[in-house]
Amino acid sequence: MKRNFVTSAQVADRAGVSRSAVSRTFTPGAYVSPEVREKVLLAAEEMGYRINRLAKSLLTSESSLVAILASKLSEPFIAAQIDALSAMLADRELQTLLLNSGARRDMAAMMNLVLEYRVKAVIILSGAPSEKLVEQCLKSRQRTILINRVQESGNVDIIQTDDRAGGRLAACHMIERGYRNLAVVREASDTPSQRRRAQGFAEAAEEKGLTVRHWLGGEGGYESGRNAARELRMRSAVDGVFCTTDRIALGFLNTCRFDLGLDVPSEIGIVGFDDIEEAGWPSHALTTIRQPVSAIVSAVASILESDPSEISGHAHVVPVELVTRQTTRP
Amino acid sequence: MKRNFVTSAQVADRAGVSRSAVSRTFTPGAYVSPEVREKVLLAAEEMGYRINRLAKSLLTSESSLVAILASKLSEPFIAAQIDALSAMLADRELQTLLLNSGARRDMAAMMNLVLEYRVKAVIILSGAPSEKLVEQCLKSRQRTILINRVQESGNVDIIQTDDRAGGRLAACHMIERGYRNLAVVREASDTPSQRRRAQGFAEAAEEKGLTVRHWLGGEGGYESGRNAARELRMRSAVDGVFCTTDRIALGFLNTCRFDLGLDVPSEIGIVGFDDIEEAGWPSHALTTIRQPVSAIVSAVASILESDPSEISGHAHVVPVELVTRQTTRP
DNA sequence: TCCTATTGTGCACACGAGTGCAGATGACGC
DNA sequence: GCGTCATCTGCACTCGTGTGCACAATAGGA
Repeated sequence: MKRNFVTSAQVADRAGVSRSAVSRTFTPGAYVSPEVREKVLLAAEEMGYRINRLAKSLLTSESSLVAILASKLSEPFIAAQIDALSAMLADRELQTLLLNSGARRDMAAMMNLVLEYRVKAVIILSGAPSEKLVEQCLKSRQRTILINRVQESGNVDIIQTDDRAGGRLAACHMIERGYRNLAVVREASDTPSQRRRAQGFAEAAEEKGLTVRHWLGGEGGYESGRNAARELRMRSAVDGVFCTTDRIALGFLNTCRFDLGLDVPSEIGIVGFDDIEEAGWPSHALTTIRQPVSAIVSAVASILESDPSEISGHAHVVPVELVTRQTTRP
Repeated sequence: MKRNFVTSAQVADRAGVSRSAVSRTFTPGAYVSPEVREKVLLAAEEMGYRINRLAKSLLTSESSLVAILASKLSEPFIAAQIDALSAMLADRELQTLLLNSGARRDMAAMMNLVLEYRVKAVIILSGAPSEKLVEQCLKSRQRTILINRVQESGNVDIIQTDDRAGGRLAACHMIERGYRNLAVVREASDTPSQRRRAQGFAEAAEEKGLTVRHWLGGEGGYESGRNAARELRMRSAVDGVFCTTDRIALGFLNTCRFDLGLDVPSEIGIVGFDDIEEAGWPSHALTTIRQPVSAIVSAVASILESDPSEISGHAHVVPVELVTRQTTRP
């Protein structure tokens, strides 16, 4: 497996100069005479020379790698975040080390890897890691950015959408549109942010004197929504449902419409959370709480640009917004 | 930005042994006496020592990084591939370097990066790179795996779904179900694999004496589908449409149903390609050509495991399959 | 007791690059 | 012609790790 890459020494030989000259040619700011530079560039071109970034960052102890840790990469909202984040990183000349923590893979091992690669920072997307791992990061003075995850033990940068406000918005909207038998549905893989959304919803509803039924279960967003729809409708006369994720909501919506033959929004109203692309399609036209990816990404960017020594530890809050479509009564 | 990580020398000091002993403790296969191993592990634990993978792979010149190069990361079929690929890599103790080549980013610069990181292999997902770049890879003896991209200049590993067969399948199916005024729709960012699908479709239709209208344009899959639906229907009496991508097909479908008020499948039939999750939802129930991600991934796996010296250069063909749902007449 | 076999450890070098410092080279002025 | 300065280049050290080789230590046998 040992491929022979071209080294700066080989280029130096060919160009008839010293290795230092080669190094300086490729180091912005360092000085070389135009003639030497010319010779070096020519030789490098001919031999297909490329700097070895491993060696470079070993020496300068500066890595341009940023790790993104996530599970369920193919869920639209996660995929959208990864897309936007990696684009933002690329614009800043940083590279993305993607760690898929899905399924049975060992999270501890993944984190070890992050540390072994001496990455500049780790971005942990919602739903992924255990508390112990985050502590491990901190212990190794690894810069850590959490998205939509609470973490009590300080010194981590946290970006959080305003989940409670989102839940409250959903509740107010449904009540205003005349729904009275409310329920909230979330996945079995119960993340803190889903819990906060549910709390916000229940809170606001109870302030108006309504009680809220809770449903929890299923495997994966869409399937959870399907199961919830079947079971909730069987047992009760729920007429307004808040799903803590658009994918749950879409599962719920489709099952209501196509399996149970219910009319949405007249017989039952549905509100989701995230505003993924599919929610806006006319085949769904889901009323939902928008969580802007761009705001999350720019928060990450500003953290990366801030001074790493002053670890803020205070949370950036991303605002949410109600998007009214056609799964709630006009 | 210079963080001080713990080095093996520091651990050795603390444990009162030589640096070699530390190295051997963490190298499987190397021998150390149990007592020394114990001491080293203890010291390492206390100090939070982690191997520096950069230094290690510099020395052994073996990288455990595999780069994935793709654009439009958030499109479901791309996201699904990235998810599955990164999971497969993780199972093999390899890491994923994700390069987002979307938008205006400079592909040449991206490829340079790949080469600078001395990755074990590059996986290029459909639609991404120009021919020159691939040649550049080859010149640097970089192992390159192309997915759904043709490349004449040999020595690359190619994985290709059987696009033509897929197109033919779609055509036969539509003709069998009684559609006669056929059209094929593809995106403006016209990838080779989309072109092959269209060719297969047109071929099969013409063999049965039918002519096929071609439509090409739009920006992004879903939007292309929407535009196509509006324009095609305006100008002609097309009644059977093959979209070279599920996302195009879904845009087409939704526009037919909700904007033009057409009944699918009785007035117009639609067939897609890929079989993304959303295609199977009852809100769409799209008839489509399935392209199994699992087959693609295991082909990549087998290439990675094969001997790198015998660069096969011969293409792996991934079979396709018709999935009949409700956007074509029964 | 002495020799040999065995076992474990440490020294030193290598990987590929950046950079401080000294020294070479050339130009220029007196 | 000689001294001074500016300009460039090369030597040698450094980063953190793996590993061949030589050597120390210990045990075992004659």
